[in-house]
Amino acid sequence: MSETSEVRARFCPSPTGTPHVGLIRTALFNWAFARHNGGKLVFRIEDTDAARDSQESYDQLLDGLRWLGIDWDEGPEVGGEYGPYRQSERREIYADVAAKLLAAGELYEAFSTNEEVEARRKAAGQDPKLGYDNFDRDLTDAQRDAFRADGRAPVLRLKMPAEDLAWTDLVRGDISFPAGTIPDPVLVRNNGEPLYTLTNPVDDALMRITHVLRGEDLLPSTPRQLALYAALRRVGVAEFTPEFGHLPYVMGEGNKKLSKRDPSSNLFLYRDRGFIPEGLLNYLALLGWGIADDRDVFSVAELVEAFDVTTVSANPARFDVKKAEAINGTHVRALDAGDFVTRVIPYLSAGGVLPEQPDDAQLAKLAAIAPLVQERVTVLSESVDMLRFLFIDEAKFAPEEAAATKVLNADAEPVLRASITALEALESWETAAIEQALKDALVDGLGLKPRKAFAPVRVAITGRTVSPPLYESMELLGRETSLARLHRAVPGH
RNA sequence: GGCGCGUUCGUCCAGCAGGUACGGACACCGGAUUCUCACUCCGGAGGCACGGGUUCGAGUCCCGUACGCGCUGCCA
Repeated sequence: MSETSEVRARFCPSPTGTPHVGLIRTALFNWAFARHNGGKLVFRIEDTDAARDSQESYDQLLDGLRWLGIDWDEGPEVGGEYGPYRQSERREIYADVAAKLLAAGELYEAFSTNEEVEARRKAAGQDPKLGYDNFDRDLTDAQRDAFRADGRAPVLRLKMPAEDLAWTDLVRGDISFPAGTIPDPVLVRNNGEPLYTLTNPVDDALMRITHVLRGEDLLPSTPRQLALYAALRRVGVAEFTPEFGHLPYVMGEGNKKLSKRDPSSNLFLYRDRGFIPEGLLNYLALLGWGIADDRDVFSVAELVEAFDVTTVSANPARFDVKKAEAINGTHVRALDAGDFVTRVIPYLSAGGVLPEQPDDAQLAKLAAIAPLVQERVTVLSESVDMLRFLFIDEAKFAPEEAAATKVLNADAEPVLRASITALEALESWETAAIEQALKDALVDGLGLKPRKAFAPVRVAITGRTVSPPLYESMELLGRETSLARLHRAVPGH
């Protein structure tokens, strides 16, 4: 590419299955690369495999990207001058390009079946795993006619050059494949359908893509793409060959590439658990890249500012949920209080704690306690169990069984009775007054250690052994409800 | 089998042009704070896959081995 042309990166998934985190990491790096360089991100859908592609998957792709704020300059729903951006709508283009390449002698018709290739390999004493033997390159017209007369339809293969294919990978440096190690690839099926081997480079060329950043599984396909690009340039379809960068895998537990089937790879699992885009994006960026040697929490804006694909690591990264949660928690705590409330409401609704449209009283309570919850969760959905006690119908309230068994035993009775006595005498139902009254009654009065003293009260009030701070919780719950719960918790009642 | 990529604490990222004790983060362990949990703070344990070579000196360069992964499709 020339020095003056703008950067054009692309993200081109196949709509097969639910978007997974490795795919999103690739999208993120392409996006950050484009944004950092003031270029464009092209979003293209590679739906040439009708058997596996689905509209549902397509919708999920857009949904996931939009949720995360990864936007595109050209692609589905936004258009662009090089559209259409769904390969299923570009059939004529591929047919046209294939015809050009065939006419120019870059492609040739091949009739060999796999069985025939294998037989020839064996007959020559070669390993059949070597693949196609380029046999049909030299077919005569008469031979081709004979195959056709026999009812055979040819695939179209690309003539690979007899030279080493090398490039400087943006992530891995110089890479070279020896001449003759890559058989002529099929670009068009014998039913006329174009394959990925054709459509991907053709679209990249037509869409003027300057930088191809993709998963390392595609690295071995780069030589044949380089060869196709050279052919495309010779027939005037491509003006330049893009640069390539192969991103490391995102691995799951063990040593396996995170696959679409692995439930822990599902992007929406993280959304449902209450990862926020800031946190998930930050963590994903850490998979193969770092912003500085002593820092790993950063904003999307900082990512864009600093991103450099040549500093991406070449080795596979394992997805560590614990670290992802830690990073997410940091971003959750950094939210301003109102923003946190807005974001947590859908989770509380889904968890049955609040209606989808909370009323003013509920909103006020939530706003009051939200800061105390915000600093205690790593993912938003944790708020559900933490806040249930505050919004639940009183008739349905009951301490969790395990907590009750453990804490609301005979020893708890004097504690609860003393608490009730002290609290009933309170004039002002406020955090400070509640704290003072309980401390006087339990710590000074009964001589209990604080952590011992407050456990029964906590379980009686919140139903759990772990909760937001107790006095604040009681103030928000209200005097009447709080006292009622304490009464009910007294053993024998 | 062939080709390719990779290999620094359990995990992720630093350590980019070789030079005193390999740094940070998450996780883990211990402690401080504390009404629980969390946050915060302090401390700890833990690593250059192996073998050669180059060099006064190698995690850093070269070669080999091992291991892992990928590709080797009329999937993408």
